[in-house]
Amino acid sequence: MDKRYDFSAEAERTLYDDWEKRGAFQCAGHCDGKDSYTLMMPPPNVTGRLHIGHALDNTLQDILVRLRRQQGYDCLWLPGTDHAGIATQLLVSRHLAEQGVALEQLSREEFLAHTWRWKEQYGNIILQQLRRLGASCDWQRARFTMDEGLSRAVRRAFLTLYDQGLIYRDERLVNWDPQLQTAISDLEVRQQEKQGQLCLIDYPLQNGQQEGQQEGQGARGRSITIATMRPETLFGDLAVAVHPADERYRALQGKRCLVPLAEREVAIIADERVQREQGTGALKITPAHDFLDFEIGKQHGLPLLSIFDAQARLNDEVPAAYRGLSREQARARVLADLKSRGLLREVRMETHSVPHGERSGVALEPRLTKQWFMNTEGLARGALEAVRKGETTLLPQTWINTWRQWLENIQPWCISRQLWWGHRIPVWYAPDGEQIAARNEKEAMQKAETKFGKKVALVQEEDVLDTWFSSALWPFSTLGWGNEEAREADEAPLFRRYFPTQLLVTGFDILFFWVARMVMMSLHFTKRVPFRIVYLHALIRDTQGRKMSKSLGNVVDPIALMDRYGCDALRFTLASQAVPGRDLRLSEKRIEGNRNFVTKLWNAARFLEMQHCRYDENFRTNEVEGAVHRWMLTRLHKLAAGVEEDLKDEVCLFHEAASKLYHFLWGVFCDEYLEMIKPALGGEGREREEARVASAWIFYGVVRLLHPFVPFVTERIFRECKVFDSCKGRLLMTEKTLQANDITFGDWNADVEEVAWVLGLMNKIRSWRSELGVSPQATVPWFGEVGDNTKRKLERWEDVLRAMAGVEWRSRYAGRGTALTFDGLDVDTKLVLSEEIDINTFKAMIRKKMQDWKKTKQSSSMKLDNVKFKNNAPHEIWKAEEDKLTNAQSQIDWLSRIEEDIEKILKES
RNA sequence: GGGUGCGUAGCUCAGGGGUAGAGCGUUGCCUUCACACGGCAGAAGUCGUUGGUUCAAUUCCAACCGCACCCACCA
Repeated sequence: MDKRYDFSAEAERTLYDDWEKRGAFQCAGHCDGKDSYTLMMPPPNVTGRLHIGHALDNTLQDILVRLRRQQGYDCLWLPGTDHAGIATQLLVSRHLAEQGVALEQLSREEFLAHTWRWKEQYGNIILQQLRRLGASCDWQRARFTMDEGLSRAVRRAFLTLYDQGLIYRDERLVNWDPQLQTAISDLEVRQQEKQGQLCLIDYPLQNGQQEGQQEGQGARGRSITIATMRPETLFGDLAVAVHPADERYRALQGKRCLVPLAEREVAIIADERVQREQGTGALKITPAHDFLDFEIGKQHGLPLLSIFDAQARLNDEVPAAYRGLSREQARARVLADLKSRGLLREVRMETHSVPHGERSGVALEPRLTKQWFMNTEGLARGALEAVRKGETTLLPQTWINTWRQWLENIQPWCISRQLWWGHRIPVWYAPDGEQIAARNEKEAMQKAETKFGKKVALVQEEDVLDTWFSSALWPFSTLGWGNEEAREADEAPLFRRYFPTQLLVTGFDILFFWVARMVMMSLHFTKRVPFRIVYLHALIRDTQGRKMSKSLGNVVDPIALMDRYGCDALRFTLASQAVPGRDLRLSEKRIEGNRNFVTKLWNAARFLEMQHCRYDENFRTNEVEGAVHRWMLTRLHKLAAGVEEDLKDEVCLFHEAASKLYHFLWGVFCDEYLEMIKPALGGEGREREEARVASAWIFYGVVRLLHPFVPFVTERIFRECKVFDSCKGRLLMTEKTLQANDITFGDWNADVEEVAWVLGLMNKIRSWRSELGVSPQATVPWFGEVGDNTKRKLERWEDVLRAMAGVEWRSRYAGRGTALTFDGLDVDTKLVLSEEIDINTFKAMIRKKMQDWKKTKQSSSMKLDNVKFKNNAPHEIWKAEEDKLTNAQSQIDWLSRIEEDIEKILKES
């Protein structure tokens, strides 16, 4: 083995290629006697580059899927990419613009051809990056949401929902992105806090009415004052509304006022949705440009008047002077004109939240357009029920509230987008506007012919579907559902074998966008939940706890981190930080620490190799004789059981498993076990043989348990370390994992306790040596009167104690030096310390310890004297407290004996 | 307005009704033949505040103070 572990990209790549070449990632594809286990990778955008969130997501999935394979499941981890309508179209447009091609010059077909070419060329970068991360997905099954098969599934789903009346076309207000010039769904809206001008504007009353002079704020003299943050929309005003019970405006209800600049006379209507305390209590109603106004207008039979074009510029419905102005320009002009007419009562700055497009970042405009909607109410009920009944479990379970809240208040989903890149809506229009939904043009023609009794010209809908529509089908569309036009979907062999999936791992930020919709669609089309468990991991923040964003420039590049520390270090860090329900801050220091952990593992392997430890599959744990090995096997048993439990689908405590493994390998295996067997390894005979073979067997177990977390270094060790020579040609990743019941026991309690005793004794001695400043090189003689039992134990551990604590047991001692009573545990002995020790420092130290123990003794006896404690506390607790007191007393006694020794020494000198 | 989570060592964070834990940092000692990306030993915490439940609260409950986040609304 190399002295230093090489975690370079090239070295890791060699291992990865070998796994892939040997088909270790592939599922069987059919029933092979094993249980199946399916994970669907949340498909990253084709435009994507691996960011740290992907790294977390896929590391966790990879850990699980590697472990399940080692546990003997036939695993399918299906990767793929999402066509990402808006993102991709934007990117390709920009790409084309750089080459001097304007979007307007291209036909739809030409643009799509460009985009497909772009996708072939650049769309797979993220998949390469996932390989770097060690993701062991089945690349042969990789899918893209616009693959032919998936597109068929999309059409099938659409047509079914259309026939069921759940998808329909409607003219309503939608969130319109004036830059992208498409509708977007409610979920793609981001509220942004902005400073804005709240404008109080007088709308003059008509017909010389004089009422409403009561309150100064509201109606004053010959006008009614409305408040608005959007004065430029007044051209679309078709009413003014007040609350029916509002005393200030009671007399004005049913009267009319004039919308200034627009010079339109409108009614003052009463509606309970008007809030009296907001603004002036009088609300201008612009039905085509505000969601609340739309509702109020509908109820009062007001017409709809759109005053903006697709780019949110004022259109021909407004007076000529304002036409073509942007929202911002119009606002300034309107305010100036109102002011000059004396109708602008007041302008004050206020913060309010303004809806912005998630992608474009520009302020959105509610806009009246014809769009396609999906009624999700009934489907949402199913999704609610599935989670309530536990068919699907959300982890951490706290998400159930959020889940319920959203699904109970679900709104129709706007599924059409005015884009080119995506699944074109499979609906054709006849000349009279009649809709014909069909799988393809040919079928549409036939349907039309049947319907109209003759051939008619058809035009396909221009819009495409929201990207999330196809993502919502991902768990089953990827498995062949809907692919075979003529036959039942359930006959698709992959679907039958691998659906439903076991687990979905994703970030909580797409709980509604994606997870909820997958559950809804899956229940609707397959009558089954798409996954049993949804593990929602947290967000990764920077070291200051801020969200990572391009604008802040605090985005961490996982590839760079892997270059610096190796993939395993990054993976282990992510896993050990993955605490459910809590955001994690990524610190490079921690990655560095885990790089060290990887190195430690490598060095442990080197050590075993040098000591001629060799794995032998004929080794039987229950035949082991050495106490250290028995103790170690007991610990290993506990570790295997613990890790298995932590990584159950319904548990998913990655951080717990990682921490157990970390401390086992470093703190127990290296620091305690290897140190303790060093004397045996350096010796000879049966003991040495057992140490060689037992340690190798144990190490093999540890390496397998670690593999899902740190696949590269473990595979490399398995392949290169001579310890595993007997496994030549095999892959660690396909070895069966170590399970707790692989370790069979004898009655080892006495040995286990004895090793714990030795370790405790050693720690005590080391601690005293260090505090007293005894040179680490000095071997301290140690002698005394002990019982036979203790004597046997001390003799048995003589070598270990010498090596690890630097003490040498003598049954008699007559040499020089200061002899001190040492009975930290149950060993009543004298420890000979060198003369250089400063006796006064020592004395002070003893006094301090004495005080601490006295304090403990006091608090313990107080507790024990409490009758209520005795009556109510469980017996074990009571007993433990009593032991604590006894121990404190014996420590005190011991320290007093040392004090006596010290006094004697001081007297002698 | 509705909801969720978080205040634990200098920093980043685990934990959880009965001796307070880790990593990093820090102090002392050790370049001993796996590893200085190391070893050994140590220092360091009123577990946000105040009440309540309990024999026992850092842990459970309530209120409060701070800090995030999600949904809705915003004239």
